[in-house]
Amino acid sequence: MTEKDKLTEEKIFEAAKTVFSERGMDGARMQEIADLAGINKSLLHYYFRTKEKLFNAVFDDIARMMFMKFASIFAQELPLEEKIKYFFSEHIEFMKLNPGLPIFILTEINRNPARMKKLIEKIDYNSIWKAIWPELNEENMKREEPFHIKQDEISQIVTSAIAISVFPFAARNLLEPILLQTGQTFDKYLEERKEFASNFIIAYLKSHKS
Amino acid sequence: MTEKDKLTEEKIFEAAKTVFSERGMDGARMQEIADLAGINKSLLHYYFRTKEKLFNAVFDDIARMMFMKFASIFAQELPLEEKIKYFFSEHIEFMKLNPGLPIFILTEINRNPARMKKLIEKIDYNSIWKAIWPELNEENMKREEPFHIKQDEISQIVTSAIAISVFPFAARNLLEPILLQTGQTFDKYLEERKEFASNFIIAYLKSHKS
DNA sequence: GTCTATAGAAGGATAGAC
DNA sequence: GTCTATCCTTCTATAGAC
Repeated sequence: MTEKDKLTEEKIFEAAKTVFSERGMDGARMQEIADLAGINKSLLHYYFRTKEKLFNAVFDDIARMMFMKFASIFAQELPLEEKIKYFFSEHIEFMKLNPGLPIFILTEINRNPARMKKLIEKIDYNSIWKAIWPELNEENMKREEPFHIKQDEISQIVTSAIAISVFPFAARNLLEPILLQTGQTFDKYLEERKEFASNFIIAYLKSHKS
Repeated sequence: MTEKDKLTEEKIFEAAKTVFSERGMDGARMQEIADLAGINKSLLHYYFRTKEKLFNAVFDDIARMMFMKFASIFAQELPLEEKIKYFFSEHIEFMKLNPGLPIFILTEINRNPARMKKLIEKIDYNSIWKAIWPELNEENMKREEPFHIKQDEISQIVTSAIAISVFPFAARNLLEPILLQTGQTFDKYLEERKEFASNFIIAYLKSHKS
């Protein structure tokens, strides 16, 4: 009973995640979610009341998953260069498993900025920021040739790293046909990107050595 | 008469660009477009027949504007390092004037990949590719310390440059509140980004000198 | 070419039986 | 908890007067 409830609710939720992330809030249809879940449309309302409430539940879950992925990567205790390699390898692999995720998050944040405020307040972004900064500040000073990074640059570097990692997935349908015309595949491009992106960031950090 | 027609059609088209790029195909309402254009809703159908045809006209126009911007930047005859600086300065400035453009393009390409195929075929992407490659190949060899870039890396570098430039706008509503909490403004971040991004790319190219 | 009025379809939501 | 039937609103699209 409670077992069965949980099962139905779960099926609805999974179906909703699929449909919403493919079509977005506006493009999604309750009927399609019901069909995919293999249940009646009115059950959606029984469990989640309205389309918007269902969407919010889905959005929060997906956003939390994404932020947790970032947090778990940054939390790894590794030397900076290792961590950078680990970041791109893990993050690109993660998005290969969830390729629709970046554009979904970006689109919906854009359509409804208010949605973000709740989330930003909940997330301990400071722990992410600090997970990077101390390493540049402390570990760094023990190096033979320490990196010289101004604090303002941290946000530039971090957003660039995320951009490099996320953009290919957000722009996949633009990028893939162009790559094909030059004889490359998207998969090969992604594999090469793990190493390229790491070298890219590290090259910049090293260019700051005094 | 023809003058007046042109005016009405133009007003509709401008209004449609605004509404579609804010709300996307699915979220846009014909009524809102009509209101913004200051005309009757049925006139939309008189001039453009269906919502989809109107949307396609808008999408093609916006996409063409974007590609032309890229093309005009790459077409500049400048030494590579100057061109890189010029690219980020011009492109970021362009997007400051059209901040909703990146997420609009990315979202709609994602929702309807087929839309892209027509466009890709029309665009002479080869001229863009070649506008970069020869410079690394020819101009480059005259340098005292030429860059050593494999051809496969070109796509990695170019997509990274675009990612670095575009991502802040696509993720603005996520980025801005976080920046504010660390005492930075989005505008200041963007201004700094022009120089940062250039240095970033150049540092990588220089790291390849033998 | 522009408007009013309305058709026609789709989609979210609810009532009520089981 | 799950289904059928249906309400009601919204939206695209068209008919027809001016």
